[in-house]
Amino acid sequence: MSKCEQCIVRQFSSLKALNKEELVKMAHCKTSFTIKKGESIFEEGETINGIYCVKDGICKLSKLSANGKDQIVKLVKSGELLGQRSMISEDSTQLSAIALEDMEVCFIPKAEILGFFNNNNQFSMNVMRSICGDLKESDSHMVSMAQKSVKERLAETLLYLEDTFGKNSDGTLYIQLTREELAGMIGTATESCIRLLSDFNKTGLIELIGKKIILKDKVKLKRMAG
Amino acid sequence: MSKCEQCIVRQFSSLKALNKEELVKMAHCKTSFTIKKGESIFEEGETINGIYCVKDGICKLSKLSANGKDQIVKLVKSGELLGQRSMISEDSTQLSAIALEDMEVCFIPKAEILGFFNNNNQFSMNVMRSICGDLKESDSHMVSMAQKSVKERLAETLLYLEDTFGKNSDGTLYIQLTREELAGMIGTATESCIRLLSDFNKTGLIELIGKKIILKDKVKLKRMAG
DNA sequence: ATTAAAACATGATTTTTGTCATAGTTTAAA
DNA sequence: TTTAAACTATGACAAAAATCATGTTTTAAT
Repeated sequence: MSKCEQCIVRQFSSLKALNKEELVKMAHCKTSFTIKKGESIFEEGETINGIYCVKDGICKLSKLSANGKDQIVKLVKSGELLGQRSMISEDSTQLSAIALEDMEVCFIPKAEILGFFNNNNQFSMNVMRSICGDLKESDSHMVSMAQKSVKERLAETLLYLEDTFGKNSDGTLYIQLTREELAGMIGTATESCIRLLSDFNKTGLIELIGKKIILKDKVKLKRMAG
Repeated sequence: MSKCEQCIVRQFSSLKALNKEELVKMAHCKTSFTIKKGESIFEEGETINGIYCVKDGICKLSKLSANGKDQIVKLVKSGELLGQRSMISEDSTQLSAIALEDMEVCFIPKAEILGFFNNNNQFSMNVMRSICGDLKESDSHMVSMAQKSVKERLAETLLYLEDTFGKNSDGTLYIQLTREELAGMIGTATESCIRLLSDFNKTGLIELIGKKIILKDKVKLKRMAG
C-alpha cells in the first residue's frame, strides 16, 4: 500500500482537492493493480463500485456497436479517473476499458468517494467539472461523426493523437494504435482507414514508417480537419 | 414573480431536492421569460451565468458544424434544466437553444445555484446525476452516428420522438420538426431524410399525412434501428 | 387575396464509403 | 526457428449517401 500523498498523478485529477487527512484515508482503502497491454480494467455491462485512478499507461474506452465493431469513445491517460459516470449514475457501465500499454491503476471504493463528496465541496466541484468536460467533448465528437467525412475525421484524429500523447524522438506518434483501432476511433471500416492513410502518405501529409506514423504537414492536416 | 414552491415542473429536475426555504429564496432571484417559437434562449458562444429551467415547451440544442449544417444534439422539454454544463465549466456554451414551440422559461443566477451546491448535497448529487445521464446519452449517440446507417438512425430517431414526446389523438407524432430539423437530428442531408421518409411510407413503416408522421409498424422500426 | 419565401419532394448524377477477395508482412507463440 | 495468427495493404465492386437540378406545395407576410 503506497502513499497517495506522494503520488504525483493525483495532482492532475479531481483528487487534487483532497487534504492530507483524506489522502491518508484513501491510501488505506485503495487497491492497486497492474494491467497488461490488451487486458481490461472493466467491461461493458459491469457494475463499478468505485473509481479507478490511472497512475501509468493509456487505455481505450470503447463500446461494441450492433454491427459488431468496437467504437472507441475516448482514450484515457495517466492522471485521469475512470468510472465516475457509472458510479454516480449507479448504473452499469456502457464502456469497456482496455489497456493500450501496460498500466498501473488504483481503485478507490465508492463509499470513500461518496464520503469525500459530503465533506469536501471542492472535490465535488472538481468531479462535476471533469464530467462536464467529458460531456462537452462527447457532444463535439458526436457532431464530427455526424457531419464530417471520414477523411476530415482521420485528419482531426491524427492531430488529436499528437497533441494529446506527443511523439517519440524520431517524430512518430507516441501512441501505438492498430489500423483497426484507429478506424474504431474515427468510426469507419479498417480498409477505409488504411486506404486514407496511404493517400495521406502519398500526398505528403503524413509519413508511414512500418506501422508508425509521422505527421509531416500539420497545417494542411488542420485545414483538412476543418 | 411566481412561487417556485408551487411550480410542478420543479419536481422533474434536480431542483426537487430544494427545501421550502431554498425555494422561496430562488423565487426571489429568478427571472421568467416567454420565448416564441423560433426564438433562441441562448446561442453558441454565449456565456451563461446561471441555469434555465424549462417550465413549458420544447427546444432544440444544436451546434453549427463546419459545413454550415446545424446538428441537433438534444431536445429539451419542460421539467429539464438548461445551461448546467456551461455554467459549471465556466465556459461559453457550444450549443444554441432554439424554441420549437412557444416556451416559458425561468432563469436562476449562478450565485444562487452555487449557494445550493454548498448547502445542499442532495441537490449537488442530482445535478451530477443529470449531467452523467447526458454524458451517457451523448456517448451512445456518438456511437450511433459513427456506426449506424442513415436508415437505422432515422428509425431510431422516430421511435425516440414518439417515446419521448408522445403523439396526438390522431396518432401523429406530437413534436413537429421540419424535414431539415429531422435531418439535423440524424446527421444527414435534408434530401436523404425526405427520401427515406418516402421509402418508409411506401413500405408501410410510417404514414405521412402532410408533414405529420404516424408510426405504423413500431416492431419493424425497432428491428431496423438495431 | 396575392405573393414571396420556406418547406417538401423526386430524379439524375457523382462522390464517398463499405464489402469482399487476395496477398504480403509482422508478431508472437510453440 | 518455424509456423500460425494477426495485421497491413490494395484492387474490384457494390452500396450508401451527398449534391445538383427542378418542380410542387405550404406558410407567412404584405
